Amino acid sequence: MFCARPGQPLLSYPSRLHSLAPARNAAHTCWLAGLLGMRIAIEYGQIPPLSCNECTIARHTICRPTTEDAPQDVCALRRDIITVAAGRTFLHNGEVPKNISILYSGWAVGYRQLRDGRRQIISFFLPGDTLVLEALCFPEYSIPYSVKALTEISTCTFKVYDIIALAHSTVAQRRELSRARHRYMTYLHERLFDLGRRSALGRLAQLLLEIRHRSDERDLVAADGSFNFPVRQEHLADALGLTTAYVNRTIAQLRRDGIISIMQDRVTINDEAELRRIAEEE
Amino acid sequence: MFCARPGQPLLSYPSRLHSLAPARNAAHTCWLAGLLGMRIAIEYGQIPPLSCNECTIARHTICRPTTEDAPQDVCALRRDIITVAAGRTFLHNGEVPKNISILYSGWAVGYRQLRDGRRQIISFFLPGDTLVLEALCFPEYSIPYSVKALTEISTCTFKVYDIIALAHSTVAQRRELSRARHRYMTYLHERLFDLGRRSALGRLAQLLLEIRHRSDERDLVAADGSFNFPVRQEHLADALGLTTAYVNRTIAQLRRDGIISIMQDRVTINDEAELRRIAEEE
DNA sequence: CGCGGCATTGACGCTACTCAAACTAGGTGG
DNA sequence: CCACCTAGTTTGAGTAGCGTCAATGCCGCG
Repeated sequence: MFCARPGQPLLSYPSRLHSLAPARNAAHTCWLAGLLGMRIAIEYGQIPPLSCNECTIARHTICRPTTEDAPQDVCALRRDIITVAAGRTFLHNGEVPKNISILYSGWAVGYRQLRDGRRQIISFFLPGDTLVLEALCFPEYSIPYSVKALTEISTCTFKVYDIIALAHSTVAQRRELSRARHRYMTYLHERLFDLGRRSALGRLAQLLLEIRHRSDERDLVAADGSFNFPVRQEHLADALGLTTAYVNRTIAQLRRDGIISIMQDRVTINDEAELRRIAEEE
Repeated sequence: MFCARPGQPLLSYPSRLHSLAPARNAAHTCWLAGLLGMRIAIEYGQIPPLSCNECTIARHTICRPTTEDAPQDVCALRRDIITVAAGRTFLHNGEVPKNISILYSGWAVGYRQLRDGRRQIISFFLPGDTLVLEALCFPEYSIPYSVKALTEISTCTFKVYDIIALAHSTVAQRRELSRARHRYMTYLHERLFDLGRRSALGRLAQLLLEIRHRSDERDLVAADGSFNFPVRQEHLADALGLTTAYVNRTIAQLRRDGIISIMQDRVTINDEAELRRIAEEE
């Protein structure tokens, strides 16, 4: 489905970027960020640089060791740069993907959905994340969730077996892969606990702390402590096992108590200690 | 913690079985089963045979390919046979285990727990399961949950790196490992959906169907369709994210409608179609 | 100006929790 | 054989947390 060109590796930009839908507004980024003069590492719609050398997110990806030692080896394997319009589901539960992408800009979500409409979001994907780690670990099996672009996204795309080879090419790479796998595994166990044993407030606090932590790792937290959060309350509900109405009330509570502020796709944690307490105790 | 003998592989039974606590009643098995003359493949407290050749559960373990082609290779690696008394937690969240066990008889659970007592059961372990698959996949990391024996259990125990080597020794073994890992991954995703988006009734139905399926695979379902289920309502509650009182009422409902019967650690699914409908729709 | 996508709010109801008491079956000791 | 104990199940009454449904508001956009 990623219309990857079967020919040579991508050594120069394709004449026309592969795109799953025309971007209505390629510069759609956080106006507030611009207004406040904040430095946002990577804006939506921004496409990755030609060389992995210049990629600011490279060291937060599964390819980190190679991009440090021999970035050209990663570039040589890249088959495509793909942009996907916000809202589009571009990987479907049950498919066996032939390509694996590394998210460069924008956010995505992994989710499972039933015919009757019930939906559970498994995970949010931020720049640097691998889509889909499962495909890298189990290339012969179909993926266990669908993936939808939350904002416009752009990705570097590889053939599954190319990136598997890369991920196993050196000791450092194997360790990196193991780290990513283990991290995701731990994440799943924690989510399980959240959904089973925490209240709405606790789950929300847990999620916000996790997202801020992951943003922080990737230098995506602005100097004022705020971070990009292009997530509708509907998505929060589907991630936390709640309804939008109740998510709204829960957010309202955290906001009323001055613990967080949310405006225009940006979140700031004002009282981290208290948020952590809530995440632990509720 | 598994007091494995560092010396030679276990070619004969140790003079005294390593035991984490004396079994009060080594023959504690389902009296009802005996009464009804049912064949139970493996009873609690039964210890594995000396040779993997004669092991009835071997072909449902991670070692299947090797036990088919060269069972002596598995035996040669076994360092210990261990029994653990019911109720004992013998692997602790955060430890880096040096040994990996394959459950031969009895049931165990993997769980996470908070200081305040909240507990979430991640998974039930049946005969043939690996304790702990995470340790096999990520030997350098600590395990993400604790493991407690639900009944008296007995296990075949290996050194982590021995069984890792075994699990990667042949193409068939690598495939088997991949299958087990993928299966567990899929399981986690499904549990996540259950806890986030299904009602108490739906979750319970889902769990019962899953357990029966796994029991069936291992020939643990009796001729009359019943299967062993040594799980207290408290464990069900911790697995399903509910309270014991509500689990009780939910069971009562399924029972009242004639969909399942539970007596003395045995469950029978009387109306599978209806149970599946509930599992799907609720 | 009207429209579409979200966020917010209110009224109301159900699902599941809390706490506590009663009950059951086995196991134990006299 | 009975009295008692323990672990687990069952039940009731009251309640809180979260869901449902529907209306309203807000804002950017065409």
